[in-house]
Amino acid sequence: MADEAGIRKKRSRSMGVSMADIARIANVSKPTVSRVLSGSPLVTQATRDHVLEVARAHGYAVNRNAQKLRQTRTDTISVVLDFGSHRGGRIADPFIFELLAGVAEALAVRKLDLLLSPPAAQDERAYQDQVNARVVDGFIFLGQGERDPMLRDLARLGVPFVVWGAVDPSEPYCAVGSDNRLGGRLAGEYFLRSGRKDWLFIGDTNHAEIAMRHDGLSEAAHGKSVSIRVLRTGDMSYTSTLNDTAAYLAANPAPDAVFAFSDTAAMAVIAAFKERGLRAPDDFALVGYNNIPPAAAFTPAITTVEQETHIAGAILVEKLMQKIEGGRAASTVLPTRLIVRET
Amino acid sequence: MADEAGIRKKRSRSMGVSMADIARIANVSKPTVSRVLSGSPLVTQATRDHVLEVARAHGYAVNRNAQKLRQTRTDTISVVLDFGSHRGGRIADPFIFELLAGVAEALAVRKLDLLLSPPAAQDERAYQDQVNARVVDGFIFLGQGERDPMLRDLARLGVPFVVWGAVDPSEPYCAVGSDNRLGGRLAGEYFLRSGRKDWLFIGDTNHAEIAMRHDGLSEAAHGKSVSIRVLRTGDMSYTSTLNDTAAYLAANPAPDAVFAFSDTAAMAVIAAFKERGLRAPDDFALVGYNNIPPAAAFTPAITTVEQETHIAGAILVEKLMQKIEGGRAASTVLPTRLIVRET
DNA sequence: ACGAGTCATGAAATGCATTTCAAGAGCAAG
DNA sequence: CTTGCTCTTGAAATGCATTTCATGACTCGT
Repeated sequence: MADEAGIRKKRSRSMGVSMADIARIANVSKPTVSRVLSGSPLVTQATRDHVLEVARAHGYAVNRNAQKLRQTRTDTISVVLDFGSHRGGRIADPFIFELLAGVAEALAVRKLDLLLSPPAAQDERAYQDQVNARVVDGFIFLGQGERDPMLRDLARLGVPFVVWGAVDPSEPYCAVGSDNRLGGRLAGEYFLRSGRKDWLFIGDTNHAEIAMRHDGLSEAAHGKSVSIRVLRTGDMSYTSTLNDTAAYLAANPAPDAVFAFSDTAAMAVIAAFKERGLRAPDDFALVGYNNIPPAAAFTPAITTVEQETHIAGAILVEKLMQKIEGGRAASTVLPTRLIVRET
Repeated sequence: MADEAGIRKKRSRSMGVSMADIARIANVSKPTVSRVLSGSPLVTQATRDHVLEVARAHGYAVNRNAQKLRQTRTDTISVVLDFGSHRGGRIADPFIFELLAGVAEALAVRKLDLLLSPPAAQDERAYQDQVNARVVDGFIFLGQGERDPMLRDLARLGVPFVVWGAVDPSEPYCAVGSDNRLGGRLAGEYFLRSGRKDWLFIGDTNHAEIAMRHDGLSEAAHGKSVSIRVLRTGDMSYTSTLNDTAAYLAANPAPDAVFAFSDTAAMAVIAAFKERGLRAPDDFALVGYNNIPPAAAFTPAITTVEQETHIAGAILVEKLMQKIEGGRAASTVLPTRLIVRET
């Protein structure tokens, strides 16, 4: 009773139990409580048990903000992912999701928190501020998108980050990704093998990754009598790709080969061509990207370029930690291969 | 020169610029800097400009940990999502991704940070600790999975949270979701209309949502001479569903109607049946769930139950904020309808 | 039994920003 | 020329945990 009243009075407005409270109740000092809770070996087993008991009984948990304020690390990583914002225009691609899952897993293993953030406008200062403000220790960008120049500036500011995307050795930052140029070349060679001459590249070449795939495709076409057209879609969503492709087919002659920026996009392509009575592989060859599970089950089964994403998360996190600890981290190109199926 | 040396000395080991530093350099007091940076109207325009100038010049950003320590709010929400952990067994379903995107967007609008967390073992205390430790203000669970009893306990502890999943008015917590029972019934009625008698329900009925769909399906079958079998898949991934369904078909007679727990699963079902030479809708009817974009483009186009996810994020966030502010929040059932396509 | 060395523990300083509360400046009304 | 009021600003207290540094207790070798 008196006890309860005392506590209520003590808590007054803040209503929180602090380390000082636990220390007082357990008849020890704050440092001792701190040591117990951080697993320091400098306390007697008896003291440890007693303090833990009291802490548990009062539902006490160390205030992480005070903790982070004192220590300098935040143990939090920001994962920057652009969902897009308009209905249907969202990037709900299983591929990116899997990438995110891999990163989440790798961070969890290291007991790091994952702050999922929309991209902060094209402003490197905004990211630097996040580090200065001790919100996060560093960033993982999933897809460099069109922010390549910004990333260069960000690297110059010394902000720790890594990127999933196009690997360009001339860039001053660490990137991990598949060999996009090779991916493009493999698609092109596949088209050549099946005698296609009129290729359509679907994807936004403002994105570094996509641009490299286009380069690879062109490389394969070099010296052959092949034409390459480009359809730049509005955004990376299934719906936009479907609409844009349908509109394109309504206004232009149909190509006999299509290289799409993702398997999801490839599905949209199949749907758009189907509307006009065109089917793969009879009327056109089609190569997607990423090798998401349903691509194999689709009718027709989609030929695609595989990226080794299952290890990407762990690699990204490892490199980022190197950066955060002040080291250097080299970019890495992951294995890339063509998986030939029906299209 | 002397200036630089001074700064370097001042920074000593911590290497950070603090509000005190800015105050000193700008010749004002800490409170004034604080007021400027928080947009308080109690400062002269001249002072404001000057302080902002100094802060910008020194790349200063308010230490968020100190800030959160002082204020009581964290302005951070934890989104709990189970990715699964084994390769291929990850939940990379576009549907959940879209749900996540919606939540992320809604949180961004309110300037709240999103902490993406794997589920903390079946332990309500772990979540309560997160709130006590001022890590987050509350939780959004994406899918209640099998943790229903835990959620009940968590609600009892007074921890603010909302759930995407099955809505059960008898539960003591706030849930938002589609009308799963109705979804199940609609599928059943669709099967009846097309004269199917031997139904297979695919999904893990330990999950509250899935269980309700099964109930709805049974409801439709009530009084009719129809049999319902259940295939419980290992996890919710495409790959597992494919394998489990294939194994099931190898050991059991094929049903003439299948109700799958997701469109992604439905795709796996189509693939598994195809291996045995069976096709929808000739050999069996098939209803999926979620109406993800590619479901319409699939061959055959998948009949499915639509959930109104595009508003789910905003609703979840709004209800959670009500809870955090100490109010009550009623569960909500979102519109649900059957979209009949080829299967 | 004494100086040396361990070991457990506590007092006080520290990290950084916000929030009363009070005081000084400036101005209008009487 | 006061009195009283509004505005702007600063000093000090506060929120909470970690980290030296110091102290007291106790063990060990001789």
